[in-house]
Amino acid sequence: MRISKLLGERFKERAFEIESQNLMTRGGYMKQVGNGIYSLFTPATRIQRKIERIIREEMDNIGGQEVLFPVVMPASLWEMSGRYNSIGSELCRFKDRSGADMVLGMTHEEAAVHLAMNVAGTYTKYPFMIYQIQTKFRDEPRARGGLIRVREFTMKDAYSFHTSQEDLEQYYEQCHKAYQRIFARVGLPEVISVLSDSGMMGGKVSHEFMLLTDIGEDTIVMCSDCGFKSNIEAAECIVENIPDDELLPLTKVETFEYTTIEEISGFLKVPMNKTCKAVVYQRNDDDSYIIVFIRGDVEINEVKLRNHVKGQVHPAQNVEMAGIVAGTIGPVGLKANCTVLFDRSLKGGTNFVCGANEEGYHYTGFNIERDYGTPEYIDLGKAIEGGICPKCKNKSITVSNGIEVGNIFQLGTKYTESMGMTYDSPEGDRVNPIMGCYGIGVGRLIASICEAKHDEYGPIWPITVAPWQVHICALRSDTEEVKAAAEKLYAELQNIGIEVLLDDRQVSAGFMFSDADLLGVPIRVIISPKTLQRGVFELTTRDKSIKEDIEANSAVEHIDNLIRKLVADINGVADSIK
RNA sequence: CGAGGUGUAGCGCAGUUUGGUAGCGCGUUUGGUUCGGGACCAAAAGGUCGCAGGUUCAAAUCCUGUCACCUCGACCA
Repeated sequence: MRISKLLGERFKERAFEIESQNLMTRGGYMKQVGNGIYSLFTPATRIQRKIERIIREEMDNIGGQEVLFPVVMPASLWEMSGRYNSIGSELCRFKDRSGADMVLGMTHEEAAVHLAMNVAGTYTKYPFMIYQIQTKFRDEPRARGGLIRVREFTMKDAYSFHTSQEDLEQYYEQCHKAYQRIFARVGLPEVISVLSDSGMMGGKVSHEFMLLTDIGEDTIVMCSDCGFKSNIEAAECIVENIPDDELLPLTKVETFEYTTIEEISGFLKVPMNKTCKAVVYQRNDDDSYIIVFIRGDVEINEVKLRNHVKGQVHPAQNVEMAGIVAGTIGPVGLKANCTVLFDRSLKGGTNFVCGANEEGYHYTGFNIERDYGTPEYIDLGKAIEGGICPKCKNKSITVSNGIEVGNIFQLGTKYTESMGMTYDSPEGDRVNPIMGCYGIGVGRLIASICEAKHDEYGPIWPITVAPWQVHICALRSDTEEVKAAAEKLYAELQNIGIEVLLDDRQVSAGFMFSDADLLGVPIRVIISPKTLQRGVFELTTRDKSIKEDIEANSAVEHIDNLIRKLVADINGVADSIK
């Protein structure tokens, strides 16, 4: 490819907060079409194609069969699984010309079961895995961050079908390893897998693959002692309460206009972990109220709350209507008609400060068993920094941010049962197959690589995914010698299958180098009147680890060897995965 | 869905308060000089001012409606 013909404008100005979005916009990789909807230019599609190729190889390697599901599906298919009604407005619904309800695919469990159900009716077909790489549309309420969180995106999704839980678990492990290999091969061996909540997908065991970075929208809990890792949504919250020797009497104190835990804690000079706060939610279906009492320094994990009350909830709007005094809610003397839950973070604690259900007053010396009774303690909190690890029980929990680039689920029979998919077992019974499903966000992975591998000038694409392998900068290509040498090298490299980008424009050196930095090609060859005088080309790598002169007449061989070495370095990491 | 903001040339913006010839920078085109980290000189092209309606002799500017995008929140495999 010649840059003089390459579409996509590169420019200097910073445009966004998130660096991958910034660099990929500045580098002419993509162009926004609408909110959370992008077109990709050639540099991006070339990266995407390479990532897809790696994914295909690894999926095929664990027995996958590539298929293709439709983007548009009739609503009736989604009614079979019950998700047409259970999923909110992120599922894009519309009518076709005959008035039939249709949906845009946001995930393809229904399509996978539909595809397999009439062609896998006997146990001899099992196990099998089908996968596709295709466009998904999720009408996210708020897209942001360039390709990290979009509404339309390319995803690899795979679905496996099994005749026993043991077989699913064994395949799940294989897929886990294939995922690690994929991330290593695209240059992100640092991606980790964490336990996750399975949410709307159903099923029990699931993992998410996370790239740890401050801009990540997911929160990850890790144990620095035993290696326990989990999405905070799925992590048990265990905190320590050291009881005081003496139980203080329950005493009402005036707290004036102070209502938040920070204010009360500061005013009464009590640490946050000696306070009991109330958080009010409402159920989405009937607007009934739920009050959760939780230790002041612990946040509510809404995923756990939803799971506990078996329904959608949202933070309460008009608390006064329920007979609650906002800001001074406490368990003692609470006269509200609503569900009251106690988080486990309060268990074993003594002498808490809590609201007195009266404007301007709180209690000190609140002891739950003595002053309220013994509630059922439920785990509804978010794990906190320094909390207790659910696995090794040490106080070594750390909290970080991460981008979810992939996930794997043990689905069970949720879809095969609801959609009536069965196979004949050796005993002649009709049985629902057990499913697993496995996703990777391809576009998000591109942005994640950029996020993890860049400097102040642009992306540093790993050679396995780089849009081109070699970038030739022909400085002063108005001189015949430079032009001839650059064209010769360009042709010779392409003749042996190397992907080359040739900057054949007559622009200043600085302009060329800046564009080259933004395009992030791993190997750069500079040809100029100066280098030609010495019979050499200058070779540098985008990561700045190599800067050397190479003999012009052996340049092709030299470059070919370097590419092989760079590829081998990355694949070596993937091959070392056990 | 809630709060705030912005729509004017390919990109970034001024002009709107107080209605009266459509502006600036970058980029683009042409010619020339330069040229190893975003060069310089000269000339030129390029806009139904988001859209619809209204007020007015006259609307980018005032009024009404509407759409899109951005930020924060809610939400989210």
